Amino acid sequence: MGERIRVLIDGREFEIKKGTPLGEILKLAGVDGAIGGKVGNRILDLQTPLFEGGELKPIFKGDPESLEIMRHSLAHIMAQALKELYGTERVHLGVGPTTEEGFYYDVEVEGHTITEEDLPKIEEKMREIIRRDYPILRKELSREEAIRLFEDLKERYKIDIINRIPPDEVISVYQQGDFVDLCKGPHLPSTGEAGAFKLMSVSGAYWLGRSDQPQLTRIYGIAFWNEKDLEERLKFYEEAKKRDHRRLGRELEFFLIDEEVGPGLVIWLPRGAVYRRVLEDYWKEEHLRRGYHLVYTPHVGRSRLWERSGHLEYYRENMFPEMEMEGEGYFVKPMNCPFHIAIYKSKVRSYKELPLKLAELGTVYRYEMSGVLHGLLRVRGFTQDDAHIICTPDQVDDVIRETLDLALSMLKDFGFEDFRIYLSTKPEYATGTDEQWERAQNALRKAIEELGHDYEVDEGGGAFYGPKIDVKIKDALGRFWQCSTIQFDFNLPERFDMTYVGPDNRKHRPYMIHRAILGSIERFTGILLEHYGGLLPLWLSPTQVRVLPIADRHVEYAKRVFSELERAGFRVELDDREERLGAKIRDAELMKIPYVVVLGDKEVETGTVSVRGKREGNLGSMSLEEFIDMLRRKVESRE
RNA sequence: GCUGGCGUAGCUCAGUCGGCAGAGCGCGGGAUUUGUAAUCCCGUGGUCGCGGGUUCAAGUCCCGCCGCCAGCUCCA
Repeated sequence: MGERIRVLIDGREFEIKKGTPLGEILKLAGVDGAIGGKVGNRILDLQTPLFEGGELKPIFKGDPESLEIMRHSLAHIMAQALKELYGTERVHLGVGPTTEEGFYYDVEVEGHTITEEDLPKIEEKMREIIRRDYPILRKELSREEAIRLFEDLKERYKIDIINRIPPDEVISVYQQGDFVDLCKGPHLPSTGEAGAFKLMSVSGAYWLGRSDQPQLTRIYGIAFWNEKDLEERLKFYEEAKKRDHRRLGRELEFFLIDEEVGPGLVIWLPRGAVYRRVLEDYWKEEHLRRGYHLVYTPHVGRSRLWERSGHLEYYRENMFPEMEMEGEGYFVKPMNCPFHIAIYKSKVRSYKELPLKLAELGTVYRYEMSGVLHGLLRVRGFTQDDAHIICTPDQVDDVIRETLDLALSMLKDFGFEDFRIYLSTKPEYATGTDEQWERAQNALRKAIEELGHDYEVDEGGGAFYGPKIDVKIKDALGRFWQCSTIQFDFNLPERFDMTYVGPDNRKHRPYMIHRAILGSIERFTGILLEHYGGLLPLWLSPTQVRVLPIADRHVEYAKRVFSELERAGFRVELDDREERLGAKIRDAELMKIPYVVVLGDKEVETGTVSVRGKREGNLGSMSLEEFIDMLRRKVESRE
């Protein structure tokens, strides 16, 4: 009784009674209009009593943290709406947290499956509840009271939650009108304060995220303080939809996934194949420049190989099933490592030839559950831009620095500038010695730091066989995608008894690093297509220039321009159909061809070309040489 | 794999209450000789995802399967 705590607000210190609600504290401090406060990392609402001193940052409408409070209340408002629409007894609530842009609630409605058609009705009811402007009241209950309350309400999932709350934790409920929900907050002072929202989708979600538990219906919403922000978000979704690589892949004739061929299996169409060849040629050149050896390995390997590698023990559920031939089992490869190891082991290796860098665009097949397949981004057969680096312990630092540098420089060449780097360290169960882990983790950390990048550490997040660096890239819509991974492996060198002869003329165990830069050709292509909205940089574009004669009499000149461009090394097409110019231009635009040259009487007469860029619009007439120079510059700079 | 939704021409989609399968684009033929995002006319195109069932009659209703979509789960 009478215990006091010190609270710092806007640099001023207040001494107040322990357990005073945050709202009263702010009133005492003369802070007006706040809807909550932040203490440490916790966001609290006005009704929550404060038991610990420290800095208290008031949160006002419009602060980033304020959204969290509001979205949380909207989840309750949605739950209340569901109860009013479908009957309190029939609606059982799971959890209703906030998300990065809104909120969701997992619910079960007896005797009714909620579909997207129900959403407008639910939204309407939510607006009504907002208009009613119920005060949102916080109450603390004893465990027994809480269980009794939610038993009366037939909220079996809530009771499940209560039973999971640690004994020393306070159990609180929030009430608005006659709706009560178990919740630790924070919430708005009243429902009328809620902002603009929209219910987006309905899907299934397991209770507690466990597939042995019942599946509830998850209703997603997004919410912002005002209509403008909400509209912006909705526009983002439209933009993302327009950039969907599955749609672009079909429209631009890049790839095809055919039901009859098989789900998750990608067929590259001629235009996509041209792009892919350019990409792969670039990739190979970059690797050759850095001393990699390019290798090719088979698509299948004997069962005993996968036995030895440990894949059958640890990875089998992700592999296509075994096939048998002449009494011998084979598996389609889910990874390239064992083959690269076979190459390493094909002769006695001296320390003098290390680091040995073996690279391959290796196509692997993995069983992915049918529900997770998604265009090029999640497939069952894909080509990894894979490499294995085998080196001595004291080469580790250099090797990692060089590898990370290669990864970042290649990603930059594709137009990605913004990276997030993650370092994952030793997990609880791990193979390899402490010394190995130490050395490897240091090498990874040093490489990131020397290249001047920030990174996050995922403590204990490494695989059991070694620590790793993951690189995520940020696309044009601000989304992050994981591409590169640089991963130590202390397991396979042991399993395959890989050795090298050191200067001491004795055998030593090398370090092995597994790395991919783009991740996989398929996935990276999906990301690229979405990043550029299908309008790839000139150097990657399947067709770089399309030549458009206006009338028949210009075709001859057009053919000359066409072959000169081709001779200059560009990928060119000639559109000599009997079509109007407008139609030809439109078709080229739709195929997102970077440049068209229009050739009519004027151009034939003056020996010029009239250039129109997909990005730039009509650039007017220029000589063919000028045009070629321009193209060359852009290709070289990978613009 | 799980839950829900969807599946009609190469593509995008319409098809009411169970009653003769449609449009636009594309594709083929013809006319037109064209100046920076769609020229006109004619024609072609279907196992309505697949398999059962109900019915006088099924694109439409029911069941199973396949695929796709959203999410969950999974993701050495």
